[in-house]
Amino acid sequence: MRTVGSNGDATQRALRCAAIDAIAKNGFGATSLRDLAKEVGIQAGSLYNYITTKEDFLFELIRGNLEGMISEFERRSTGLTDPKRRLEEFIDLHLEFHTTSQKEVFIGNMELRSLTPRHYKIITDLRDRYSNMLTQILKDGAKQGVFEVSEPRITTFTILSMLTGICSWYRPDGRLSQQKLKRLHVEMTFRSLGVDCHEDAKDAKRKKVS
Amino acid sequence: MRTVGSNGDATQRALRCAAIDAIAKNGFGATSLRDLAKEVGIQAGSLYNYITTKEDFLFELIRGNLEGMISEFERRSTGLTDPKRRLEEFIDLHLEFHTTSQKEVFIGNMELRSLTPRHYKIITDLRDRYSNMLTQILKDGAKQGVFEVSEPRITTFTILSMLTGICSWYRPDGRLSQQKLKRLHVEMTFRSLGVDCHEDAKDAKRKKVS
Amino acid sequence: MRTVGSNGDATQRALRCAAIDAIAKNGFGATSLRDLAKEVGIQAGSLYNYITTKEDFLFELIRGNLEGMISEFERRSTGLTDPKRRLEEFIDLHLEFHTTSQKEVFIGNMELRSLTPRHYKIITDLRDRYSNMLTQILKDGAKQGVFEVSEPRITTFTILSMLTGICSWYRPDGRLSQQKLKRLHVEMTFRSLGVDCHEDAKDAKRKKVS
Amino acid sequence: MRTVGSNGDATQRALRCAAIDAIAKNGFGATSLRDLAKEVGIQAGSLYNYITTKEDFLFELIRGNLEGMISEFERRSTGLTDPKRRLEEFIDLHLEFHTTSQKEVFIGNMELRSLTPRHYKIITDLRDRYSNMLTQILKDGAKQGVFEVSEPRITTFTILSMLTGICSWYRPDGRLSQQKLKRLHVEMTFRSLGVDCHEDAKDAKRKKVS
DNA sequence: CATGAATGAGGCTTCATTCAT
DNA sequence: GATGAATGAAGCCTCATTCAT
Repeated sequence: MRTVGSNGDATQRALRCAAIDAIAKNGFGATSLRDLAKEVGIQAGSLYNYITTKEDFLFELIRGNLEGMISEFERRSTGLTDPKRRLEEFIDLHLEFHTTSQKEVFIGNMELRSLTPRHYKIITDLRDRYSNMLTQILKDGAKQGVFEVSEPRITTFTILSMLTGICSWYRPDGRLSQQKLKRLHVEMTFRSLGVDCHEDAKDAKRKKVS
Repeated sequence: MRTVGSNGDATQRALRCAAIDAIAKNGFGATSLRDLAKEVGIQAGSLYNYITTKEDFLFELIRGNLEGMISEFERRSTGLTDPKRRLEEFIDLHLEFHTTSQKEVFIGNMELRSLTPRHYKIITDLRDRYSNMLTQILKDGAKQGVFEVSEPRITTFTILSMLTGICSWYRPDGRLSQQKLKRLHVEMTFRSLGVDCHEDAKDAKRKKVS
Repeated sequence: MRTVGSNGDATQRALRCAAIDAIAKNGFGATSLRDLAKEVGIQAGSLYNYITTKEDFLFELIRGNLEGMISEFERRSTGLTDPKRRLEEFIDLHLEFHTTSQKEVFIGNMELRSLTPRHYKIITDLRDRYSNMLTQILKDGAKQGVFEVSEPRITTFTILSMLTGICSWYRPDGRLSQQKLKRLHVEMTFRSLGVDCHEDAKDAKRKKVS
Repeated sequence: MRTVGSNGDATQRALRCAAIDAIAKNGFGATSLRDLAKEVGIQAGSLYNYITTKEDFLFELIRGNLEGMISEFERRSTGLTDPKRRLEEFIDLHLEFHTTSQKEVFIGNMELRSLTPRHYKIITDLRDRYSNMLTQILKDGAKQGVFEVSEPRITTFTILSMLTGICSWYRPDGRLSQQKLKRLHVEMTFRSLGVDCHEDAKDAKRKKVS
């Protein structure tokens, strides 16, 4: 008994979904290709029409997400020079990814250890690139006297941690809207940098409108 | 044939260390009992004189740490009523554990999924107890008007995320002292709650002295 | 999407070449149809337009070569009655095949075990037919007193081994010409049968000329 | 149901025998560890109490045999200076191994391609060492005028091929004794080098007696 | 306490082959 | 003739765990 016809694309998508769900839930190591295959409805060996290696599959998953975050921020922040506006955009984007691509992001945070050394290097380089975008914002803001930051790199880590936690508990059907959650995170982040939030919020809105 | 005179306790301790190192580095799933045994200098089968199960070993490790954090905070915060003082104590303790017992804490954050459902429940209950201690502080502070917190549970998660990230990058031989790192974290946390830090810091010191 | 105009015959030939190269280099078992397909530039499934079975492909390869050797010797030795002349012709032909069709011959020696029992039988029968041609020469020579052979079958194996080794190390661009190599092998073979080579060589030349 | 008790050594030996038989019969690639395990009476995974890797197992098998041949010849030929005597000893030993350790030798000739590049290098180096022992004998004999050898390396290959073929067809219960077979091979080899065998045989015997 | 031999389950991966399109 | 998706079997190997000694 064999499923006939070219299910290629459908299988591909189903596989990706199944993998993301399973890995986010049970971890990469605890997710077996056999289980994924069963979920998708094909034999385990047939997975190799879609992946080259289990580890490589994970790598591409994580890389795609990270590159998406980086390029999207570059796109959105083009032309923005005000550190506060840039920071707000960064937070916006970060939360968007961490709620919309919640599982992918979660995997990207948890499963780096499952990567080949070579792949691990590539991913951590990308992560560095990403975090350095935030660091640059902080440094710019500090130079302009709008952020109180004595240790930009440490503060980068601290803020990223704060903004990333959401992917561990966010539920799309939760009590608070994404909008509300964003506002809370923006508020805390800005305050933690010594920025008067109420004024800042007004500023931001004014600029968005204009 | 093995080292004469080596007794059980030493092996026990060596095992614990080896396990923590290996699990923190490679993950629980990727850490094999055989590797641990080799590290400790015994055969794999002999491990079962020290553990009942691989999973149970992990469970005890995580539980011990969590209970330590909880009871230690209870001990230290006994008698403290001022929310700001309690929060500072909480941050102090949290960072202490996250730098001193860095690997254990890291494992406790990463490997919950490797636990039996029953064990998982116990651990998450403890984690809730721990996080609720912070939530209570925030609520008290909000009621007293010293913290700006509209969503205490969300803020709890956010702050915990911020304070926890350190266990991912802290190096005992790093540039910044634990003391300095604590100060940075306290500062950001208090600011994020709308507390003027400079005043607060003076307050805290005054109270500690008195 | 593939090269337009590439017709079946070209693919067929390319496949044969690729297979011979790969099997000679890595062995039949270690040569996958996928690899061959890639080498030829088609999909694995498309190979079945050219072969019926991997094993059958090997069988035909080996059989074709063996039958070629047998029929060619029958052709060349027709009319030759002198055992020494026949033996020289046999050696000539054997070496020609073992240098010119080096890989095919090598495969034929190494991969018999990969054949189906039925095919194995057919091939070993052909091999017996081939080796018996040599045995007959030896027996004739012994009866006529020109070869010293007490155990014709054993001697057959011994000589065949000696003459066959060349396909394991021969390089077309080696220091010694095929001509020179042939002479060396003829010399050793004849000597090993107790024939004075120098006289024999002269004999042979004389007869060739006439 | 589990076989209890320390069967270690017995299992080890049984494994080696089973492996040699199976590999010699079906080839290394076609011999599965599962089959070997079944033959030995344990689970496939338990084989790894005795081997580190399937390929490594093959490597050690081949290496052991080759090193045995080399060291044994060095032992036996110590003190022998006469090329003819040395050659006779070489042939003796070679045939002894090729009949007594017939399957191991056969494997060593057939399965080099199944080795890791690293292991392959080690083995071919050993094989070179072995063949060079013969080459040296031939060169010495040529210098002393007792062997007619114009191309010592080629002649080495030719003779080795001739002497090695026996492992493909020898049967311990065959019509001819090992003694008789040795005599035939010695005779052919010597003759092929232009040595009058009858005299030589006498020589050899005389020297053995003395 | 420790060993060493074993289990049994399961993991990733490869492969020859088939077949609808 | 070719593709691409699929099968199903099998292969090597690892691992937590057990238990007689």
